[in-house]
Amino acid sequence: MSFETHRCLAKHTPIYFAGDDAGELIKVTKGVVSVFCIFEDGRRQIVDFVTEGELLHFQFGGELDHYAEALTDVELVCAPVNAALSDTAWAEYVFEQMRNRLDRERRHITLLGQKSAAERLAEFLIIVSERLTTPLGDIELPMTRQEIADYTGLTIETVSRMFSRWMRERRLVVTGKRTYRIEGALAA
Amino acid sequence: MSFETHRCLAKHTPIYFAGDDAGELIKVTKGVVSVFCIFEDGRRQIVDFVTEGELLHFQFGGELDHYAEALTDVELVCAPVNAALSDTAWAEYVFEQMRNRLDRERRHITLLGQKSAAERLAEFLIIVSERLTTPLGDIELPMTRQEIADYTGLTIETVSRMFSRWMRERRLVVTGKRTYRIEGALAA
DNA sequence: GAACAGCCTTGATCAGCATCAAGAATGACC
DNA sequence: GGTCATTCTTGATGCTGATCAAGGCTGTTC
Repeated sequence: MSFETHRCLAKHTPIYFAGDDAGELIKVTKGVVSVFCIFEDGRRQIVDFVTEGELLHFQFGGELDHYAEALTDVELVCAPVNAALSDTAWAEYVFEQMRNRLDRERRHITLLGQKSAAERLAEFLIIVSERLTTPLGDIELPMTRQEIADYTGLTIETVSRMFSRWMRERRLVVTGKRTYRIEGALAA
Repeated sequence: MSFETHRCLAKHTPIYFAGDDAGELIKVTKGVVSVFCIFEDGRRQIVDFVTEGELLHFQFGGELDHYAEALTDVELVCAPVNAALSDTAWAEYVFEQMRNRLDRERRHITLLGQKSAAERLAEFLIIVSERLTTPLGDIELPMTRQEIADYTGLTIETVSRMFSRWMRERRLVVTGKRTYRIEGALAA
């Protein structure tokens, strides 16, 4: 599309801040981005890990009210809101992405509202495994323990303890630098 | 619109179940509806309280994956998905409603992920007060303590205790059968 | 390969909320 | 107005996960 622009960013680079102009839609074509909110007191809630083919936000004007940051090296395609929504293919894509995000957010809500630490992390791994797998079928976790904690509403220590336990019990196996495989039921 | 149908339901009536056909969009024109998920073990997570002018769900085909139930007497307008999305006014309305829901769900995620019981309930009251106020400006709470608990991820006892405390401290005042007024800062 | 920074792990203790339990208030129905 | 079911409140106790603290691992830089 003529109105699209491309950007490449190195890992850990901020993509936008709350308060930035929401004039363009941003699609991730490579890598993983974390989308999050920050409170006055420094607490952070990661709302989504956005992967290839997905849009970062759905604000079509005004100011952005949250943050996005590259977790890995990323490639992005940006499109001005008006041009994108006037283009049939883009508009349909945006629509579909909104539906997907609604579903993921709902799932995230149930994860946070009703589940124990073990259940949250098991569900987190399942959610990630549906979107971030190696060709061999292993789960990729490009995020740090802190980021997992900020997604699941737990602390870094609890995340670490749970992973350690599952690895000790051979329910979760490390298969590479940042890849894992689930070998048994995690829920317990 | 010719393709719209109207329904009136008494309070506590189920509107749809998970597994039902997602063939029509449903708009609330009067009353309040709770939208929720249920787990195998009976735990329930209320995802949203849907009020006048809002859509219940955004599934445009297949089977619904959650539940909806009238909290109060309600009036609904239903429209077949295809007819609605072909109609410009409806399509724009659906789009706008999806954006609103995305924002509310994100807010709900931060409420559940990062906050203490007091903070959750304070935030819950603020969210509700933005959409359910009497002409006098009081907050309407048509939902039970259990429903508030299932929305905030707390137990009914914790909700009750927090409300009692705020009422004892005159931060929250009962102004009617199901109406309240916030008199001071709740967060503490 | 030594030094350093960032990330992760593990243990000990603590606090907030859940759970368990009992009774009070509210409202519906005859 | 009395009875019953439902909802709400309040207290006592316990558990899960947070907090505090210390040390280990990994990777980078010179």
